[in-house]
Amino acid sequence: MEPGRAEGVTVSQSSGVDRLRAASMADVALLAGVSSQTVSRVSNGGIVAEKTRERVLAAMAELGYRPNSAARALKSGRFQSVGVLMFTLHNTGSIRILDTIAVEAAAGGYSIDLISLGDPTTGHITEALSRLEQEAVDGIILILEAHELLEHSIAFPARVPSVLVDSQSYDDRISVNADQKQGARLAVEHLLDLGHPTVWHVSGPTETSNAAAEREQSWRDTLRSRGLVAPPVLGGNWGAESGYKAGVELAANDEVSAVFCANDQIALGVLRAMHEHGRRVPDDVSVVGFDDTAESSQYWPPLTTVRQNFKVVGETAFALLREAMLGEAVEAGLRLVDNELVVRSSTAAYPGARAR
Amino acid sequence: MEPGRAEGVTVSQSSGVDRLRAASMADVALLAGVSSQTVSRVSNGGIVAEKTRERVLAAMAELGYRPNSAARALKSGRFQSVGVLMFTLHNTGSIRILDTIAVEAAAGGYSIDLISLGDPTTGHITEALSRLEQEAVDGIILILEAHELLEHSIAFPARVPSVLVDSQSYDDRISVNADQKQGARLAVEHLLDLGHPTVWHVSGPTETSNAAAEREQSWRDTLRSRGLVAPPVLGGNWGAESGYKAGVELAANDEVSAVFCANDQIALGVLRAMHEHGRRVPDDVSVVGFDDTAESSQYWPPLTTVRQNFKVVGETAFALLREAMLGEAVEAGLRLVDNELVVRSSTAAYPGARAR
DNA sequence: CGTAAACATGTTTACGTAAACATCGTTCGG
DNA sequence: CCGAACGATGTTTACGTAAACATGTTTACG
Repeated sequence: MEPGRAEGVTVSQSSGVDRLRAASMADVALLAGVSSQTVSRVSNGGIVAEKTRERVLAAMAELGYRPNSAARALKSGRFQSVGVLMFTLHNTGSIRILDTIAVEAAAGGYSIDLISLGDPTTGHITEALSRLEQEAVDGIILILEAHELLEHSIAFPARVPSVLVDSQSYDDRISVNADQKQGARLAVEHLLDLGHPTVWHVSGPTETSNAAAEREQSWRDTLRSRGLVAPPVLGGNWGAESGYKAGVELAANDEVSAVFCANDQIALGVLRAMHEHGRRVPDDVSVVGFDDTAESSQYWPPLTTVRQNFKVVGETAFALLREAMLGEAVEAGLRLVDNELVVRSSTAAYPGARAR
Repeated sequence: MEPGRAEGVTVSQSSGVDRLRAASMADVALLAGVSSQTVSRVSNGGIVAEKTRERVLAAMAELGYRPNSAARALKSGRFQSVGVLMFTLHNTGSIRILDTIAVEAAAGGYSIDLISLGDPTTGHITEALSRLEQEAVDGIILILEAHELLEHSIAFPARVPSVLVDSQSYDDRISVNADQKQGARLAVEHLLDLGHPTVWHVSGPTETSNAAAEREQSWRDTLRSRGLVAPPVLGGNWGAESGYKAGVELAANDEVSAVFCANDQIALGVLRAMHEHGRRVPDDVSVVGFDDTAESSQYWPPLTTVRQNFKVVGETAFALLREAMLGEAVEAGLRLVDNELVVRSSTAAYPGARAR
């Protein structure tokens, strides 16, 4: 090992063996002929004479100096890092929110500490939060999307601000989400406006998901506001297969002319069931989804769906967290982001008695 | 603010204002009546008398003590953290690999530092790597899935081991990926074995993606090995829409009876085009995808596809990185993981002259 | 021309942890 | 029954950084 090479500093140890160590401020200071504090000033944009700065920068470059973030964090008490706690990464929406947060965080000089829980029990969440607190984060975003179960039983870290992305409003917590009810209303009203006598619903996992529960509730409310009684609900989880199963039942029922699905995957399954049973979409049956995944425009037929604005949700969540991390008082409560209806080819006017 | 409450230590500052600070070892030591080193020993499972240990644990609980990871990292030089560098989070495969890595990392006591790049230019990658090096990671996994362009021009951190997840073998780097060629061969042979005279291909972005290029190459090679010449390639990117565009051309060509698509999204677009043009799948045209996304079993018709074993890829990548982080010598080179053909309803025997 | 402000840099110290070393009492084998 | 080995704990120190304070050197203005 050659001494003085570009990428490090050779250190003599008691064993007599030389070891490669990352260059520290002291090393840079020595090479540049200044004090380590001056190196620190250069590193942090303090007041330094131009000539000195150049000399220090040259020394940094030569040694491949990188500030030690652990030391910096220890000294300053800030980690420039945001913890993101998610359930699985199987959920389209969660991932798109994560993506946005990752971009925002990078732009703001924060890194992302990601934790995904396979099994979202309350205990695991609390454990993960405690892990995050112990790990080096200045703030936490919990993407609870679709998991109730916990409510006020989570032990939130006391010293680290956190923001929830969830449809439920914990009145003492800062949270953000897409407005599930508004989105569902958009879908149901679209179908009713097309003349359909009623709208059937294939739900998500309403037991464990606030989003699923709210979409169902809003479907019910919207029907009622038009003087209609909601037909029986079908469904179970977010998967396309559960949509297919529900779709088989719906396809067998001649009365069904309009279906609102809790998400696009479910809609995909419903579409398949309709095709299998020879019911034409949208001629015989109209189908609406929720999410606007990347693929739904290429379903057969292209799916009318409710586009969630995940970008805005993610940006809002990060912006709120940043404020809180900077010590500003952020008001608790749920911020709702509006959705948009995207009309494609899976919906059409009610065919009336003609079709039967 | 009450002094001595469970969650912290009140500190008098020169300003006269009391501020809440996280409890340190010194605080715990004071309360337990031991030295801070004894607290350290309890924290790290050192030799401590049972009675003392209990006293210290009680003090820890009372103060809500959490070890300061920055200090620990500074002292030990290890961060218990793995950096994961990805391009977008829009790619099914990348996300599933990330998910596996997140689980493995958590199990091994590592946290994940996630960086996703919108724009995957070489410069950005190098910049991100440098950022990761400066941030607190013991090792790095690069999920380059589908991005060539960089090759040997990336400046890999010298002091931090890294593992690539990529189809290309950088002979001086540790890397892992699904065997694209084996997977494509599986697909093409399946179609040929069904009696189709040849197989058409809708490719991914072969310019920027090794995976896409390898799938195309293998398709070509497999045809040649049966004495066939590859028909013209169509395609462009990974999206369903590009599949649709290619599908429109294929649907108009009566000679097309079998199509191998570079991924499931493309296959979805091709299916839609076939439906629109009244070509029945699989009766008239057989279609095969690649990936086995969660939805492809519910496409219409359910898609025959090549299942990539992302779980094994992710596990292998993390296992290799762990070895390297522990200082073991890990051999450079590409590890390939086999894929599996999943036969569903989008493929059938060649209809022969009958169909035309 | 003198003195205060502004500038440029150096010195000391503390952040919280854990390795290395030091100390003291106890047990055990010959 | 004495010394060695061991067990339990305390003391010192260093990791790399940056705030706070100290020092010296210029500039500016009455």
